[in-house]
Amino acid sequence: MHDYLKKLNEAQREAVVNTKGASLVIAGAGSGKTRVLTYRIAHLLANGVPPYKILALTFTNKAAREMKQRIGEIVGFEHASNLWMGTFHSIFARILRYESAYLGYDSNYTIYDTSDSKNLIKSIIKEKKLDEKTYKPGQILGRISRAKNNLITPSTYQNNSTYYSTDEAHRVPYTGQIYAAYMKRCKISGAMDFDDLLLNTNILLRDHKAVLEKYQQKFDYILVDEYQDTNFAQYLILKKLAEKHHNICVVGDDSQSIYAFRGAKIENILNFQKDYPEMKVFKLEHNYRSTQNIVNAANSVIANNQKQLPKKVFTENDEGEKIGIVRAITEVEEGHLIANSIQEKRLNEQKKFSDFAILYRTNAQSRILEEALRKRNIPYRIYGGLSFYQRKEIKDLVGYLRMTINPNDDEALKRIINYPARGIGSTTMSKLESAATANGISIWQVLAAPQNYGVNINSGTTKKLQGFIILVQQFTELAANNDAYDAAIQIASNSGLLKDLYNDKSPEGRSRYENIQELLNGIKDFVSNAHEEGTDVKLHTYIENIALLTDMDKNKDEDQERITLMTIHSAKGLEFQHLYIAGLEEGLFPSSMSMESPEEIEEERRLFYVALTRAEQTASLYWCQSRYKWGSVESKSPSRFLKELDQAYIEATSDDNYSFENPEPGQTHFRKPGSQPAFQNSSTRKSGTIKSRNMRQPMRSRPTANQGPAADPNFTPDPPENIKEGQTVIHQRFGRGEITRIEGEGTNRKASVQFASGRKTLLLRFAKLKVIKAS
DNA sequence: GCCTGACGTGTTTTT
DNA sequence: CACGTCAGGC
Repeated sequence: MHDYLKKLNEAQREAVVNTKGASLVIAGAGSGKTRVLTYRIAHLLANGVPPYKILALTFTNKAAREMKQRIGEIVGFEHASNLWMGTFHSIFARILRYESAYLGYDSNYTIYDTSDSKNLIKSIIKEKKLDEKTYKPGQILGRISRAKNNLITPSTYQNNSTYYSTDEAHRVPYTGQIYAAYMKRCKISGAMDFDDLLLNTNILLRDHKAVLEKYQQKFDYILVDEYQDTNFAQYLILKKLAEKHHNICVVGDDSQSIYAFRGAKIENILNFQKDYPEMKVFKLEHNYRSTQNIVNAANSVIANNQKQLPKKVFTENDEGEKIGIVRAITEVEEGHLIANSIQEKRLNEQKKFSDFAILYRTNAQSRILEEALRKRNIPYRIYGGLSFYQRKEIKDLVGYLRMTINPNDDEALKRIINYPARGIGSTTMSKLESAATANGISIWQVLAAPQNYGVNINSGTTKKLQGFIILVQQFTELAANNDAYDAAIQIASNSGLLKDLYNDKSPEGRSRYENIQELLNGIKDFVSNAHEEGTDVKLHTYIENIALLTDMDKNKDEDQERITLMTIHSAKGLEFQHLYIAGLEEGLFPSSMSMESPEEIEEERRLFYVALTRAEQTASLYWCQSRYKWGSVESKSPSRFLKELDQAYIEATSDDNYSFENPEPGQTHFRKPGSQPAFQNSSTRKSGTIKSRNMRQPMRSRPTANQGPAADPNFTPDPPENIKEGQTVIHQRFGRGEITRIEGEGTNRKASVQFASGRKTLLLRFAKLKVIKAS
C-alpha cells in the first residue's frame, strides 16, 4: 500500500481508492475533503493514468493551485503540471480557444468581465431608446445571466411566452431583444462573458459531435470539487463528458450550497444518483477542524432544512469554548470590540495575527472594521471588494493590452480611446458606435474607414482618430515581436498612461502609479516563471485569462502576519483558529431581500453554517443594536439565526445579558427630529411588523427625495442640562462612551467623551447623546 | 469637446 | 457615502 493512504481514515481511504465509475463524496465541513480529492488524483497518477487524461474542476483558481502543489509534492511536479486542473471557467475558456473556429470566434477572443458586460448593456439600452430608469443594466445582465446558465439562447428566450410575460411583469418586456443584441455585439467584438464560457462550451459539445467525442476520449477521469455549487450549464457539460465512461467523481457538501444567486442548483448534488444509478456514495462525517461546540452549533443551524442529504457530522476534538454572542451598540463599537478581543487574545494566548479572521456578509461592511483595526495597529489583509483587477488604472492598462490583442474589443476601445485625453469626445464616439451597430461591425472597423459607413467627421478629429489607429497598430506589432513584459511596459509608456499617472502627485495618483507598477511586475513574474520552463510568453497568453483572476490569485505578501477580512462566500474552503462574524443584525440577510422563500431561508442557514464551520477554536458573533433597530422588521431580526443555534452551545458576552427578545423600544440613542436614521435601508421603507414603538410607520414610497421620514411630533430629546460628567452615554457613531469633562454654558456646552475608539469632544446641543444610566 | 461641481440615487454574495 | 449624471462654464 502506498504511503499516502496511511494518512487517511477509513471513509477517506475508500473514497480515494475506488476510482472506477461514478462516485459521490459527501464531505462535511472540515472532514478532509481537499485531502481526499488530492490523494484520489495522486492515486490515479500513481496507478499509471497519464495526467493529461484527468480533468479536475475546482471552484477557485487558488484551490486549483494549492491542490496542484500538494499533488506535485506526492507524485512530482512535472507530472502534476500536466493535469487539466482549474475552475470551470478557466478550463473551458482554454478549450474554447482551441476550438474557437467551430463557433466562429477567433482564438484571441476577449473575456468580458461584469463591468464590461454592464457597459455594453447600457449602451444597447441607450441605442434602443429604452427608459434607463426601468432598464437597469445590472438587472438586465442578471436576467441574461440566468438565461445563459439555464442554456436559454436569445432565440429561445424571445420565442418563449413565459419569459416574455415574466419580463413584462417586471416592466422590462424588451429584455429578449437586449439579450439578442448583446450576444450579437459580443460576437462582433470577439468577446465572451463569464456565462458565455459555459454556454458556448455547451453549444460546442452539442453541435459538434467530433469535438464532443474528442474530449470524451481525452478525459478518462473527471473530478469535481464543490459540486453543490454547480449550475445547470456546468452540470450538462459534465454529464456529456462523462457519458461514455461514467468515471466521474463529484465532491461536495449540500449543507454548504450558497451560490443559488449565481444559478447554482443544490439539486445537482441531491440528484446525482439519477444520472448515475450505479454510483457509490462516500460520506466523510468526521470533522477534524472544529471544537465540539462549533460543530454541534453549526449542525443545529441547518437541522431543520428540508433540502439536504442525510449525514451526521461529528468531531472528536475538545468541547472548546462556547460561541460568543456580543451585542454592540453601533458598527463602530462593533469594530472596536472585535479589535480589542483580537488584541487581547493574541497577547494572552500567544497567537499570531494570521490565526484570526473576520467574516461578514457584504464587502461594504469591511470599512468600519478596517478603521478599528488600523487604530489598534492590527495588520490585516482584505480579500474581495474592489478587486485589484477592477481598479480604474488597472482596467485602463488592461484595456490597452486587450486592444493590442483584439482590436475589435469595443469595450476596451471605448475605455481607452480618449484616455489619456486625445480630443476624441462623446459626440464622435456616439457617431462611431451607432455606425458600428448599424453595420454589424466593430467600432475599430468603422474607425478604419468612417466615410464608408456614412460617418461625418471633421478633418481635425479624423487626424486624431488616425493617430489612435496607428498607436494600436504599433502596439500589436510590439506584442508580436516582444515578450509579454517588454510589450506591456512599452504600451504603458507609449500610450501616455504612465505619464498621465506619474504627473498626478496626489496620494491617490501615486497609489495608482504604484498599482500599475505592480501589474507590470506581475507580468514580469509571469514571464520569468515561464522562461524557466523554457517557454516564451507573448502578451496574449497573459491577457487571456485576466478577467478570470481575482484578488485571491495575487499571492502578494502571503507570508506576512496579518488577520484576514473577507465575505463568508469567499471564506469557503478556508479555516481560522479564531473567527469573528460581524454584522449579524442583518441576520446575514441584506434587508433589501424582501421576499423570503423557504429556499432562500435555507440557503441563508447554509451560509451561516459555512461561516461557523470556518472556525477551529473559537467563534464569536457580533451584531449591532442600532442598525438592527432602524430596520426592526421582525423577519430581519438577528434572533432568527441565533434562535437556530442551540442555547447549549452559545454564550452571551455583552454587558447586558443577551436576550432572544427584541431590544426595548427607545432603549438606545435618539435622532434629532427630522434627521435621517443613521442607516436607512430598504427595510425602513418596506412593510413588516414593526416592533419598536418609536419606529415610524413604514412608507410606501419616499415622499420627497432626500428628506427622510417625517419627524415624530411626540419626540423630545433629553435636555443637555441633564448630562453630567461620569455618565455613560451612547453615540450614534462612536458607540458607548464615558463623559470625562463638560465645559461651556447652556446649549453650547461641550462634553469630552471617552469612547473605545478614542476621546471625542461633542457639542451637547447637537449631541446625538443619550444618557442610558448614571454611574 | 472637456472639466467641474451639484445633485440624486441606491447598496448581497462571485467566476 | 460613493458613484453616476447632468448642467453650465471654459
